[in-house]
Amino acid sequence: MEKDFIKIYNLIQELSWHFGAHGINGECCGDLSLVEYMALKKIEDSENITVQEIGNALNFTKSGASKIIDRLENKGYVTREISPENGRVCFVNTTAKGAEIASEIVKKYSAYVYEMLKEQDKAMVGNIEAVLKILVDSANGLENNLNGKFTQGGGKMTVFEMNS
Amino acid sequence: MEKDFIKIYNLIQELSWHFGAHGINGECCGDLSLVEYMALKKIEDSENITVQEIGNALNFTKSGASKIIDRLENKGYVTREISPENGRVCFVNTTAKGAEIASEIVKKYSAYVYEMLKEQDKAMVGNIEAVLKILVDSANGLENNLNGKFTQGGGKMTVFEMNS
DNA sequence: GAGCTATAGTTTCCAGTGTCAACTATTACA
DNA sequence: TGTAATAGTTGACACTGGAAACTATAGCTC
Repeated sequence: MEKDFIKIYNLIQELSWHFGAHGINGECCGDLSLVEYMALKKIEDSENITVQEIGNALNFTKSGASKIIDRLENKGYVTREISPENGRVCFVNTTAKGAEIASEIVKKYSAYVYEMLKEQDKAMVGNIEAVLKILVDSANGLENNLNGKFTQGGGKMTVFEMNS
Repeated sequence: MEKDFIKIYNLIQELSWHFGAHGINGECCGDLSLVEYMALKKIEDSENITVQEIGNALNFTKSGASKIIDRLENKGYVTREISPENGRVCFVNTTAKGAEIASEIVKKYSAYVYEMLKEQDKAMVGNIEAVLKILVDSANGLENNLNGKFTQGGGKMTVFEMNS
């Protein structure tokens, strides 16, 4: 049983590398880095998201998030707008150009995924989607742990125990 | 059908972010960055791997690979050794310390994966593993395309076509 | 074997990136 | 009104990986 989880972890890590910043060959798409692209996606998904929230969602400090938004703004993909309710807060939203480039990147990589999986039958495609959903949901469920006792646990190696 | 692949892509991207350099909170484990860890894994998996081969495997230039190995060597996790057959070639191998830290990291994240999936029954765990294997294998199968016509295709957005 | 070319690796210079700490500006509250 | 808290920005800094130049070895041709 334990070995299964090691295998699963190694597979996830390899897949993640493939779709990560270096697996995609350093550049994500056009003039966007992977980090910028992920921020753009996040901004597109949530209306009037704040700088802080983007930082929290992507695991950046607020100053890091601010600079990522700087770059996206300079490229014309997002806008900053001071909240009418609270003058300290800054709403970030995508421009039409930003939404378009994001959708192009999604299209490009979806076509890549199609190429990966085109030999699978319809049932398996559904199964793959279901499995990924389980993985993503459960990873999001542990996010608090990951940022709390897990990663910042003072360098401790093993926090979770497998009692298999 | 097309929508399925978009969903699958988005799920993969989210999972990859979670297990990528920023999802794991900037630090991978102890004194290793994700890049260093992946290189260490690769070195451990293949005896007498060369600097160039590490670079190719992880999508780095040879100068980049050389520096990553520098860091691993300075930390005492790998050794360089000139090939007896060819004085230009440099064999890289893990030290006992390097192998140990790599295995500790694997253990740590496998426990994390266990925590993610502990509510799944045995059949589903097997299914998850099978699905990930399909994804990793098919991604590796397209690797040449990804580095060839796909990513370096001169900025073209869509190279693969979905004819669904 | 001298000389040219190819190959493996290293090093130098450089640009990009994210963090920390200090700062501005606004809000909340006593 | 004054103090603390909050959101965001900025500047200095360290780290990282790439491009190009460089060293050193190997292979090949004459």
